[in-house]
Amino acid sequence: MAQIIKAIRGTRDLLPAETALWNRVERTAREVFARYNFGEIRTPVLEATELFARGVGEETDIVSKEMFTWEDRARAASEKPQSLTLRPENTAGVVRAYIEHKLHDTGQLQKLYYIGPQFRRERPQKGRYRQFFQIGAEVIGPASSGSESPLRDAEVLEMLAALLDKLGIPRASAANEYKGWRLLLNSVGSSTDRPRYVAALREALAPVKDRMCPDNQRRADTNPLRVLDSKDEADQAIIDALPRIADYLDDASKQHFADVLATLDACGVPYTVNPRLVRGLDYYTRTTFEFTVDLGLGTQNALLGGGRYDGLSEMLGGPRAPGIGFAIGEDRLILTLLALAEAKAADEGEPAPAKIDAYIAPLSPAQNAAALALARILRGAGLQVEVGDGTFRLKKSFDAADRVARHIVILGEDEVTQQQATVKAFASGEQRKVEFHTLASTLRA
RNA sequence: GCGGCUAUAGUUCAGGGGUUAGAACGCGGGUCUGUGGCACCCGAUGUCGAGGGUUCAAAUCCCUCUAGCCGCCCCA
Repeated sequence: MAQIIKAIRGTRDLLPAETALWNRVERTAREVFARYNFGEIRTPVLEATELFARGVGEETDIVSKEMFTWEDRARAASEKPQSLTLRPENTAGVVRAYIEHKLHDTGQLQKLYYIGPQFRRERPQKGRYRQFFQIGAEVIGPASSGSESPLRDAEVLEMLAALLDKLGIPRASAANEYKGWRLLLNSVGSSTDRPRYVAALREALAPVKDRMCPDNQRRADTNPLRVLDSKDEADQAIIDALPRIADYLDDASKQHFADVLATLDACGVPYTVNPRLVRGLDYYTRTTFEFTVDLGLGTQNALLGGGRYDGLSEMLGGPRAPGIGFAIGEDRLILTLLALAEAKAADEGEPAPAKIDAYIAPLSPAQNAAALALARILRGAGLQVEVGDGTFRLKKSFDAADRVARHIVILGEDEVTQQQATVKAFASGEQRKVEFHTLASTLRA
């Protein structure tokens, strides 16, 4: 026998039992985003490698070692091959599209959302896949459209809180032993604040880094900001004594952050300011945030992340266009919802699976044609209908029907000639004959 | 990319050198010819993740690979 072919490492198939939940999550996200006046954007899965090198940052882990990149052959001898990359995130692509389609010329604020697969070549783990799905949104536009306003930051965060609430994920609180979602917020400063802070951090780390763990020694050189969210217990005392970003923000950034917090307070969105929160992508400025959840994710507890990127458009050759956005790890969101459902099932028992309206059981192959014709009419009326096969014994049809449907519609020789179906409702056990032309309304009940 | 654990039926798992690999649930059939769910009786489950090695003999021991999970790294 030939060797079977399997899904490649870090990718997976989602079967109908799972896609039902994925569709519910996506439908809910679309509904919530629409209320906030976001429109959907779909950008290519494939982009020029250059986009991510410039947008996300050459030195980041994502770009330096986690991208699926290859040389696409040149079409002509005179042409150079082009380096292509499977997108590792979607913000760079959205901003590229914003520039390419001159959306800035509308002068309007653009509110865009996307849902789609992203690709990173990491070692797979629970909640971490090589093809994973993100639900994200971006608010971007010329400064004159209000894109820089702290109101936008707060609106995006409030929208996320609304989405998680609507999906039924509880807020972390004393009442539920802090199981639930939690918003962590920080400001990493403007494009001038940050370099000043990083310089100060390097200076403070220089005399103490030898006493830190090897990982932190490496970070101290390559990416000092990452030292801040180190989990190494022994290094915490040193980290606590390091300079804080808040002390390096200029007045405008300080005021901006204070306004974001005040607006969140006014909207009743709970948050925790975490001065150590840093993000792994270079384009972030000012407000950065992360929603964590301690349900079903294990060590990958970041459910979503995002922040402001006031300089990204210019880095990609576009006009000045401040923006803010986020990306939800859809796979992680699903894991969280599954963990919640499991906890609920343990408390209240398994919920009954959703059933379709009817299962049509022809008694012999002679009724097969009539069965499918009847199904066509019922389906046309909007009912969910499955059709059995006349080779089944009635007993088997009952078994098959009870699994998927609320009613069994029995179709024998008599039923076809009389144009009446025998209908039995599984819940009540009640059985009667129903004229074909009133069948749809009977089954709907 | 680093370290650890794991891989047996559709599923959850037993079996840890000795004929033909097991249980439960699930699945197919029958008792029961147009009335299921219960009960009883049959039955099929399978390259024991893949490849190689040790051995008279390997699901079992060893090596390599692959995949999953846990921790790190990183991030969503």
